[in-house]
Amino acid sequence: MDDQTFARFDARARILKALAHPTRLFIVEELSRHGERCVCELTEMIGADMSTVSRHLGLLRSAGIVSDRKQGAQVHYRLRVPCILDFLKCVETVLQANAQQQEALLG
Amino acid sequence: MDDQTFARFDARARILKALAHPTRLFIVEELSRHGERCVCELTEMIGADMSTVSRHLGLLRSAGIVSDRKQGAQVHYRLRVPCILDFLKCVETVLQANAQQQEALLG
DNA sequence: TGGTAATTTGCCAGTTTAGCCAAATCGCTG
DNA sequence: CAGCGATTTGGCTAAACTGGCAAATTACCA
Repeated sequence: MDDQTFARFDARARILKALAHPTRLFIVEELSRHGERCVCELTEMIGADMSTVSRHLGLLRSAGIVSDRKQGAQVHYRLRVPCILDFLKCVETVLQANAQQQEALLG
Repeated sequence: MDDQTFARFDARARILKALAHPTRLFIVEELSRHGERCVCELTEMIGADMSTVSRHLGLLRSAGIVSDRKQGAQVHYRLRVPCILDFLKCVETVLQANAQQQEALLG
């Protein structure tokens, strides 16, 4: 694999890596449902330290998945790319396929 | 976030984590194009140690993304879930959005 | 049965990630 | 400007991920 090809796949991998965490997936789903949330709301829902949630949000932002809007002392985040959801439907499909295989194996 | 909710998102995160690596994305794309490949072919294309490629394939398999078929001493892998590709189209969309924003910032 | 090619697994060292606390910022308001 | 709430960042430790080498396994063939 030459450098250019690697760069192509590495860029994609970085996006996926940004999504590959339960807390960040929760954030993505919540933003897709509610449209916009501030850090404090998400922190409340997630139940982790606010600094941790802020870091997750920063990671999603630097991957280009969410954008932020400051409103006074608060920062509101929203999804930047709507197709993320189709995206997650496919993950769902994989999960279902896995479950079916499990059933088949168990008999 | 209660335990059950966490489990839901964690299962999805595990799928995404399995895809979140340049070599594994390369494998997924190659399998989507060619249908089936053995470890030695993929190793040749990727240019890493065969043990490394084998590990990546094992990871994709245990996530339910690929399945394998033994044929003599060779093991052939194939995609198990076709929608993975739509999936990656969305990643592409994110990348394009990022690129456009970059241009806007520079311009 | 011995030899060879294809694949997987054990092991190790280097790198990255996650999460918490504490400290620093930022934006208001008195 | 001091104080307060919201958010981010620095620092640290524990855990997870990577990749290569060597050893073990597996399938086939002479």
